Amino acid sequence: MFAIGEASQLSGVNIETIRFYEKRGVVDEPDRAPNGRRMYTEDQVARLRFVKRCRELGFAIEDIVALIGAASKTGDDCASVQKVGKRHLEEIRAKIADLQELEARLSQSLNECATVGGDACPMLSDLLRDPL
Amino acid sequence: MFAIGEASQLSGVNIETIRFYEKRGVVDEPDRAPNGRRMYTEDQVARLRFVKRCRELGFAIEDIVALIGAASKTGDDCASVQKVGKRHLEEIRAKIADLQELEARLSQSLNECATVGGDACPMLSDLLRDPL
DNA sequence: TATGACATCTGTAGTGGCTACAGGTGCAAG
DNA sequence: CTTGCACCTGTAGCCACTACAGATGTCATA
Repeated sequence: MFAIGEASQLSGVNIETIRFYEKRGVVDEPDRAPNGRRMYTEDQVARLRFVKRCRELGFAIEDIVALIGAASKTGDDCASVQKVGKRHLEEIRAKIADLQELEARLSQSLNECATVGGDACPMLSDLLRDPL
Repeated sequence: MFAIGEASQLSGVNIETIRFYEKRGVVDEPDRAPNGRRMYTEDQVARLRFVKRCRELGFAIEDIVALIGAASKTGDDCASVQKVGKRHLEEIRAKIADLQELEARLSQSLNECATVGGDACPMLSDLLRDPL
C-alpha cells in the first residue's frame, strides 16, 4: 500500500491531480489509513498510470472514463475502444490541419514584415485592412 | 454609430464576447446612448474585427493587447509586432509537432487494434502495459 | 519533551476564452 | 395592454488542472 505521495511518484500524476481525479470519478476512492490518509494498492497506482498515458495522448477525461469502462468488461470491449480512439484521432488530425493553416498565414505575414521596411508594419496591415 | 447587435454582426464577434473584451480591456468602453446602451463608432467596430482576426490566428488576448499597443504608436512599432508574432509562430509549430507525435502513436495503436483480433484489445494493452 | 520540518487533509479560487443563463429595463407594433 | 425583441448587469459553468489557506498528523532530532 502506498501513500498519496508515493502513488504520485510511481504514477507520475501530481498529488493534487490524483485528488482531482478521485473527485471526478476517474479513479476509485482508495481505502483510508486509520489516520484518514489515502492508501493506494498497486492496481490503483497502475490505473493512475493508465490515466496519465491516456492524457498524454490527449484523451479527454470523459473518454478515459469510457476507456476504463471498456477495459473492465470481460475480454475488453475492443470495439468501443476503437470508436473512442478513432474519434480522437480525427480530432487530432483536424487540429493539425487547423494549426498548419495558421502557421502558413502567420509565417507569410511575418516574412513580409521582415522583407519590407517602412512606416506601416505589414503584419499589422494584414491584420487590420481597415483603420484601427 | 452602431448598437452592440450591429457591431456584433459587422465584426463577427459575439455580443457576449464584445462585453467580455470590454471587461478585459481589450477594447475601449464605448459611449452610451441616453438609455444606457453601448454605441460603437466605425473605428471601434474595426478594432473588434482586428481582435477577431488575431484570435483566428490563435493569438492570446494578452498578445492582442500588446499588438494594439504597438499599432497605436506613431508609425507602428513593427519590431514589437514581429517579436510577438515570432513567438506565437514558434508556439504554433511546437503544437503541430506535439500533435503529429500523438497522431503517430495513436494511429499505430489503432492499426494494431484493427489488424489483430482477440481477447485483449491491443490498444488497451498499449496503454496499460500493467494490469488494471 | 519540545521543536521543527514534512506529508497529508479539506475546501476554495484562479487560469483562458469564452458561453449561458437569470432577472431586469426600454421601446415599438398589434 | 401585451407580446416580443434588443439590450442591461452580474454570476456561474466549461476543461483539466494548479495554487493556495489553514488544519492535523507524523517523524527525527536537540
